[in-house]
Amino acid sequence: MTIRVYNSLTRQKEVFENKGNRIGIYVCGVTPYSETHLGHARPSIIWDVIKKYLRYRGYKTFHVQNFTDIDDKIIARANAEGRDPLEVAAMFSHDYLASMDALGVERADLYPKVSEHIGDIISMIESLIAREHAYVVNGNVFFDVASFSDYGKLSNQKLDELQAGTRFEVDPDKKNPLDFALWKRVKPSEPAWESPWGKGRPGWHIECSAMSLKYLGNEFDFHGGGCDLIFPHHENEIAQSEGATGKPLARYWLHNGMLSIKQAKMSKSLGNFVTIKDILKEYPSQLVRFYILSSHYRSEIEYHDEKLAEMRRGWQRFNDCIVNLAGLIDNKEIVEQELHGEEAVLADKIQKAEQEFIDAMNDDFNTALAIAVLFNLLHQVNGYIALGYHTKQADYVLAEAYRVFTTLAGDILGIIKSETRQLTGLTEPLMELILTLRTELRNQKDYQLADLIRDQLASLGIMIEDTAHGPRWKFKNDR
RNA sequence: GGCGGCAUAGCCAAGCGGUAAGGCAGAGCUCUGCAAAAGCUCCAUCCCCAGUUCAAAUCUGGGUGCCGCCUCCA
Repeated sequence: MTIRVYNSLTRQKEVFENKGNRIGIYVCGVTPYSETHLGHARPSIIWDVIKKYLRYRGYKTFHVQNFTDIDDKIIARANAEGRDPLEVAAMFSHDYLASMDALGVERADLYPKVSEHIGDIISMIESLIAREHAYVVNGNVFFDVASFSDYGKLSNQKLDELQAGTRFEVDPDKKNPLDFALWKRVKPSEPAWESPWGKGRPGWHIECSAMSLKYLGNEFDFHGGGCDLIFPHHENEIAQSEGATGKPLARYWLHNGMLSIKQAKMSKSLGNFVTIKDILKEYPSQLVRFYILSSHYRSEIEYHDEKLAEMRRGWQRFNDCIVNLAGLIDNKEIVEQELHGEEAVLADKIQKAEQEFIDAMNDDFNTALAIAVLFNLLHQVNGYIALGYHTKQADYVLAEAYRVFTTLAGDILGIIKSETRQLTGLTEPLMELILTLRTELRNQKDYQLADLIRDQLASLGIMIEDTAHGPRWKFKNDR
């Protein structure tokens, strides 16, 4: 079964074929000028899952994600606060990485920064000038869009149609209003570097072209980012890279949909964004991932304050099931068994679910469908657990269920709490003792005392469930 | 004005020509001293109109309504 992805460049799903021994991925990272918000989390979580899935399928990945640490907004903020732009950028870059760590997002292999690649940028601009795709005017260097016949191929725009409707001030030095800056002449109170065209700084788009070429070469596999970047950012990247090298930039362009904040219940005072830090104060990171992955990566999603609370119950059922499975197979020697009857049926369901999960992910990384598959398996497993079997066959098939859940929902999607049952030495034996005593009380029909114990434990955050096959306990689903 | 996307049950959300996945909420039942958990069952013909087809939520045309991009944004 092959992997198919929707390629923005061709506007259709294509079979993914990787050349070379690893999959090269470039995802447009953030411009670190403010705190990391939920919108940033979407592509990060999506690519985290894509990478983990690809590796589960046996591929090797190499992921590069930039920090655009030289930019108008950073400079504006730095000047307003009387600080150094690079220091501001460094601070919010750290905020970004810390937020992503907290969301369980695996780090990229490289996080190149613009400020550390001025030389690479200058040489790319030089080759663009040499190939007559760029021109110098008064210390500025502009890309000449008319010189690149494919301009507009990603965003499906035509040059002459793009010219209408421009509302911004056009630099009179440009040959064409759509020409964009590769190098900006130095201005007062802005950082600047030496270049063949005088002091200045790079334009917005060139860094991605220069850094992706340096670390991934031509025609790497995946280029990702938010769909708001299609034009002009990615369109310009294509023009620069392909103009400079004469070779395709990337083979598959994947763009995620936007996450918008519903205005109804505005959070905090400023702006309509929710920071990761604030969200994680109230909700576990795995629930945030569950939310993001519950819809397809290309669709738009709307967030509001109650969203995660609404999704919490369904999500919690996975964790409960994992805890129960772990409890059932804990301290048991698991030996592979020849399965018959109900165990064979369940084992078959588990195997099929894993295949369906793969099919879903192979189809343009359909995590929403993949999660539905896991819910179906959840029913099967819970139904079997309720039977209360404790044979070697049961142990084996439950261990299989545990393995598949923790691999698919845990390792790949990252939607399961890993610290489900953080036990300190005495907790387990004490709980055993309490449950035994309480069972004895119930046998003597002393329900008042038994209920008192249950209520008291509940107030301590421990839930007791009396199943048909004896009591079990778990920590309350607070965090 | 140009480009792109979306409209599926109370809410969220898959589906991409073969007769509507999944989750939340809701109803009923089973288990149970009670509670919780779990299981089972029930709950939509897919914005409107007109076409194509043996067959359309899925394709085509026309509406209507949202959203994104065209200026910084993941």
